[in-house]
Amino acid sequence: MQRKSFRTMACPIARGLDRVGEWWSILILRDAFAGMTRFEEFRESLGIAPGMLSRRLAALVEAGVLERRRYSDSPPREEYVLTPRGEDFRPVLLTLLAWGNRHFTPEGPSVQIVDAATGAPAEPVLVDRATLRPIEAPEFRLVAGPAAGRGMKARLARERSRDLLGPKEISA
Amino acid sequence: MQRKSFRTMACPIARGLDRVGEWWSILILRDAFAGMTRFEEFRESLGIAPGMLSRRLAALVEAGVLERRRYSDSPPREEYVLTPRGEDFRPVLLTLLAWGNRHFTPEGPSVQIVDAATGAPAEPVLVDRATLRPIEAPEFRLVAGPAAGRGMKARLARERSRDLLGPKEISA
DNA sequence: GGAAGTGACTTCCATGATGATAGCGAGGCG
DNA sequence: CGCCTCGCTATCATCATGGAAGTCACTTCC
Repeated sequence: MQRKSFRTMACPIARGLDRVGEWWSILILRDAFAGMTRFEEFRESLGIAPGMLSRRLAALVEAGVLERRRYSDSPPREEYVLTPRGEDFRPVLLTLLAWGNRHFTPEGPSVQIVDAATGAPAEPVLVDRATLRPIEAPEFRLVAGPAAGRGMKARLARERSRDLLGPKEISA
Repeated sequence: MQRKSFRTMACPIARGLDRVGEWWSILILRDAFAGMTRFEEFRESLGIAPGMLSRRLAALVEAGVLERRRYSDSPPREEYVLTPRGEDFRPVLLTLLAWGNRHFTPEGPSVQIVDAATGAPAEPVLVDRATLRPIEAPEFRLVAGPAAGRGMKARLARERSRDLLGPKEISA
C-alpha cells in the first residue's frame, strides 16, 4: 500500500510528475532557479522540516534534476545545483507562474516577467519553434508516438474527437 | 501536524501548486483535457482508488478548475468538466509533456505535439505574446509585483544577481 | 582553549494521507 | 425479480509528513 508511483506509466506527463510531482519538490526547484544552492537557504525560504527537505533533495538528485556537490572540505559543506535537466524545467515553472498570477492573486501579481529593456510585463505564450504559431488551435494535435501503449492510445483517441489542443470549440 | 498548505504564500507558483500540486491531481487534469468527464473513466484510466479520486475531484472542483454537474437525473449521474480556469492550465501540461518527452522517454516519445497540417512534430517554446521573443535570455527578468512580500523580494534579489531567466550563463 | 555557533543532516514520533477492498443507493435491463 | 452499472462512501492497514531534538565536523568568539 505504498504511494503509487507514476514511473511505469507510458505518459511523459506522468513520468515527469513521478520525479518532481511531490509536495515541496517544485518549490525547491523554484528556489533553485532563484539561485539558492544550500540546505539552510532552502529550509529557511520554505519553512520546511529538515527531514522533509533532506528526503526531497535526495529524490531530486536521484531524478537527475539537481546535483549535489561538496564545495568545502574543511567544514564539510554541500550544495545543490540545477543540472541541465533541471534547467530545462524552467518553462514549466514559468507557465505555472503565469497561471498562478492569472487565477490566484486577487491582490495583483507578486512576481512578474518583464522585458528587461522596456520594463513592460511579458505575457508568455507557447509557440512552435519552427513556425512561431501558437500551439493551441486545431492547427496542432497530440498524436501517439512510437512508444505509445494501449492506454495512451485510448486517451488520444478521445482527445482527437474533441480537439484537445484547440480552445473554445464550445460553439453550440 | 497536518500537511502544510501553500495557500498563504505570496508566490503564484506556490498558490497554483496548492490547488493542483497533490498526487494525482495533474493526471486527472490531463485526462480531463483528453476529454474524460466521468468518475468511472478517470478511475479506470488512472487505476486510482475510488476514495482518492473522490477527494481529488472534490478538491479540483473546490479550486475552480473542474465543474461538477449532473447530466442525468433518472439514473443520477455526474460529470466533471474543465472550467475556463481549468482550460487555462493547458500550457502547463504541454510544457510538462515536452519536458517529460525530452528527459524520461528513452524508448522515444509516446505522445507528441504535431502540426495538424504537415504532421511535423512541434517544439513548444515560450515567447512573449507582444514581441514574440523567447522568454529566456537576459532580455526578460522576474520582478516583484505590487503584492510582493519580503520573502518574495529576497528570492527575487538573489535571482537578479544571477539572471534567473537567462540560460547558460555558465561561460567559465 | 573552552563555549558557542554554523551547516547539513539524521532520528523519533504523533498524526494525517493513501491504497485496497467492500458496500451502498438509485436506478435500468432482461 | 435478480443482476448489472455508475458514482460514490466506509473501513482499515500502511505510508508519508511535520515538528522537535540530536549528531558531527568543524570555525569563531571571548
